[in-house]
Amino acid sequence: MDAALHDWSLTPKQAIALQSQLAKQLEADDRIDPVTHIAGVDIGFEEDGSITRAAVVVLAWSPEQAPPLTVVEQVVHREPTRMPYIPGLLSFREIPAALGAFAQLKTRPQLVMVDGQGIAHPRRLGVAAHLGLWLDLPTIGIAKSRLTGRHADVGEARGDWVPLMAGQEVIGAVLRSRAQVKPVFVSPGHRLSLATSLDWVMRCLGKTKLPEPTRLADRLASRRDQKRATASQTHTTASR
DNA sequence: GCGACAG
DNA sequence: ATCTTGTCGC
Repeated sequence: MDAALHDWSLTPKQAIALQSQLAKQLEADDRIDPVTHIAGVDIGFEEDGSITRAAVVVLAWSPEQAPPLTVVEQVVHREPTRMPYIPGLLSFREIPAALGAFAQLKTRPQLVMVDGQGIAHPRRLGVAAHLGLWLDLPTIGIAKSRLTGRHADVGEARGDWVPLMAGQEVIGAVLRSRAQVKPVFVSPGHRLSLATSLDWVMRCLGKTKLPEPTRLADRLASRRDQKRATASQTHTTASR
């Protein structure tokens, strides 16, 4: 077995305790600067998972310009994978690489959208929330599936949503971001309310199910699209 | 004790 | 997450 995959800096027990502590530091109210740039973050893997690849895309935002938004910067950062995937502890696996990518950014966004949960997490510290604390920036989690919480059925029209509940607590929303397509799970991370989080996700929605920031980060982080980009660059170069 | 379980 | 061809639809 690969020793590197077991080189944990924290035991699961320690990580869980830390999550409960960090969750107390989250701000649930809106505290966001005027938005000119929005970042999208996603993580992918190479070499059977031994390499973690973090992708960050920064888009220009203005109230006038509806999607598609303009890409102003993008970074891909690679480093050895430190932890296996354990449901509930995703942030410890993904955040180190994400921070590596952010360190290379020239632009500091006012808002960050992350592929994964915000507070819709057993201890209210999904990867989007955790990253928000590290960056001290407003973050939103947009997940493609559910980690925790219960919810009613969502309407079929774009924009329909129902609350995601943990007992009596609202921890996010199940949003029909595109008609007839499986809904996404939106939850605030740090420094944002659910209502504001939903507003921003709706505003960044293009023609697809995912908002532009995470859709583009997703593309950059995925192995297949890396090949696609490389191939088209080769074509461009060859045709000149 | 038995399932469920982001990426 | 990732391994993967074709195929249905705008």
